[in-house]
Amino acid sequence: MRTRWRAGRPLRQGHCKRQLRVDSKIGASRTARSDPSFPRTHAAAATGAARRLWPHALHEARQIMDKSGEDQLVAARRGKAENLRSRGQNPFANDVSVADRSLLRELRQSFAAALLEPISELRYDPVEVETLAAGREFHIMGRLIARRGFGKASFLRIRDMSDELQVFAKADVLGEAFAVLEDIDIADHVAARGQVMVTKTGELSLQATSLRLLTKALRPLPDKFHGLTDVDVRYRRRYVDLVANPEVSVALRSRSIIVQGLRDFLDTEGFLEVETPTLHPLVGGAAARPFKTHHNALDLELFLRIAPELYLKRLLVGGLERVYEIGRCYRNEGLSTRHNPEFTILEFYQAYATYELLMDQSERLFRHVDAFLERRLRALGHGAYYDAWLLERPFSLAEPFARIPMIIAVSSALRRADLPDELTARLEEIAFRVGTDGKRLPSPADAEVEIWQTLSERAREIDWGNLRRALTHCRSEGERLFVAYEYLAEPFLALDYRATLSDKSLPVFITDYPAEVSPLARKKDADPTLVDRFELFVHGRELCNAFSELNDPDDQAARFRAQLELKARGAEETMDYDEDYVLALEHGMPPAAGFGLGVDRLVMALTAQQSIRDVIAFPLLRPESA
RNA sequence: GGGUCGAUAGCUCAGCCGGUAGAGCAGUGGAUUUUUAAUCCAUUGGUCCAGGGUUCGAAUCCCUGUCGACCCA
Repeated sequence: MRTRWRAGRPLRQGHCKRQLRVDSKIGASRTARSDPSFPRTHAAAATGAARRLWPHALHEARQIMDKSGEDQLVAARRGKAENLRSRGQNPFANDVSVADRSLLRELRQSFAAALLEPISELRYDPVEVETLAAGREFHIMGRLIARRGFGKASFLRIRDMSDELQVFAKADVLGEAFAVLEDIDIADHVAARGQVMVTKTGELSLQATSLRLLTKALRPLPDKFHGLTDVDVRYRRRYVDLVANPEVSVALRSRSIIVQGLRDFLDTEGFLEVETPTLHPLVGGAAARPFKTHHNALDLELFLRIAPELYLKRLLVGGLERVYEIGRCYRNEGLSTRHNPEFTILEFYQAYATYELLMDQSERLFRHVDAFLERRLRALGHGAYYDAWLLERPFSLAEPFARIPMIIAVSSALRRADLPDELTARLEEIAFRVGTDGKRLPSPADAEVEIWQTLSERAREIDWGNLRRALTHCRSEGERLFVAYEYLAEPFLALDYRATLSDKSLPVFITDYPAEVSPLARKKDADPTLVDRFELFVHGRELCNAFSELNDPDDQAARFRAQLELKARGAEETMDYDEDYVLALEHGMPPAAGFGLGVDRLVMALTAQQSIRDVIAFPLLRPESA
């Protein structure tokens, strides 16, 4: 048939065929536009004539021309919806009562006693099920996700929020109602009543005594076996992704559970959940570029918050000794598998605590949330997902986390790379020399760095070029230490700190950050060039940032001034001077420690998802061009 | 921002040296009252991402753009 078209049959034949199809059930299926034997000029001429003579013929011509493959599928479903209407049934009904509805998981659980080994195969003992089912009618609702027609019988797979179940529809049981199957498609929402039975192959099924379409889906679902794999379409049409890829909904459900787990932990520890502004008149609380917005009535430039920190600490001043907030923050940065411009942060602040205490607390928090997740997923019947994720996780929470001061992390990383210890003392020399024209100049360190690069496999993997470039911009010892840590130690944390009980990496607290890169943290009593701070890295990824809070208003004012100097020198990710915050500190903030956690990244880690987009329902995407 | 790869039917994918488009699933018609990605027969469905160029001829080669993935920054 196709080859005949391709061979360029005479137009007349094509027209006849087309004419016939207009009256067929689906309507015109071959389009002028897609028909190679139907030149555009003919279509245009036909349309032009129709416009002048018969407006309704124009409409028809448009209909024929507009039927692409997708339109055909939609048209077929619309046709079925019309069939239902003509029989007095609403294809978008809402007169549904859930009073006697059974969630599929509950239904399945009430027959759990009839499960045969191995349980994973979900085969049931028919005699047991018959006993358990005696006289009980069930009412279920959900989306039809698969069907296998079998003449005067049909196997329907129904999914609701909790589980899936097979519905066995037989003509001799349903009687006339069996005919509704003709107008029901995969993807429709349906309700079914009937008794629970077991099919020949041992599958628990609802033998339908009534079957009703609740909502007609006008568009089909993706391939039943391959699902939807196009990453772009998955994120853009998340509603389809969620139906086609069940693990997506488990990941999003896990996100909700993890957030609940965080709240559960903090509530138990006596924290008060608060909400602070997301519209900020100043940029503060973190080093990041903000989104700008504008308030009309006040004619005020505002920033979407990059962190809630400074507001939460004002509450400490006000006497709320333990507060936390879980909320959205916005940072004007690029997109990657680890970054979404809006993300969820947990911050908590605790009076009369130190960052050391927070390390213990962090470990407890992680284990609490993980156990919470496991418990809730198992209760929901998703234990297999948890087990798979646990295996996939490259890290282990089972052992005490490593605690390494930054300077030690750097020197031990040097040792592991067979690099000389003196390297840390010579960071300033290693930095690129730059001439007045901004171009790189040769430096006596070049030859030496070249030798260092060859000292070991590990030394080769270090990004020397960017290390040296970053060092060039450093203005202090502290910044240099931080850069050295970022390039020499941080990329290798997962490699260097390993669990002893398993072949996994160990989470690492890196402690004692340089004061210059920590404008809100308290200086160490023993060494004022460092601060009482840690970041927690789980398999090399930064998940937490915490410190003993700086509550000396004069020191804080000095740190803000330093930020202004940085900004004046061209730095983009700096904080504004927050006068009111200093004023708050002047009223006395109790000694305290504060903690921040990237919730999205925590969800990624616990659910073994590779991309932050997999744990965000609607990640930011570049708009599709028209 | 740079590099590599990708975009073909509603979905998943083939398409070689340039000769004008294919499969499976879904859909439609038919057979089938215990299927498990059911099976069997028939069949519909295409702006080959967009625009430009080379060519007698482009899904295919070249350029530009759009969107995405991965790696680097």
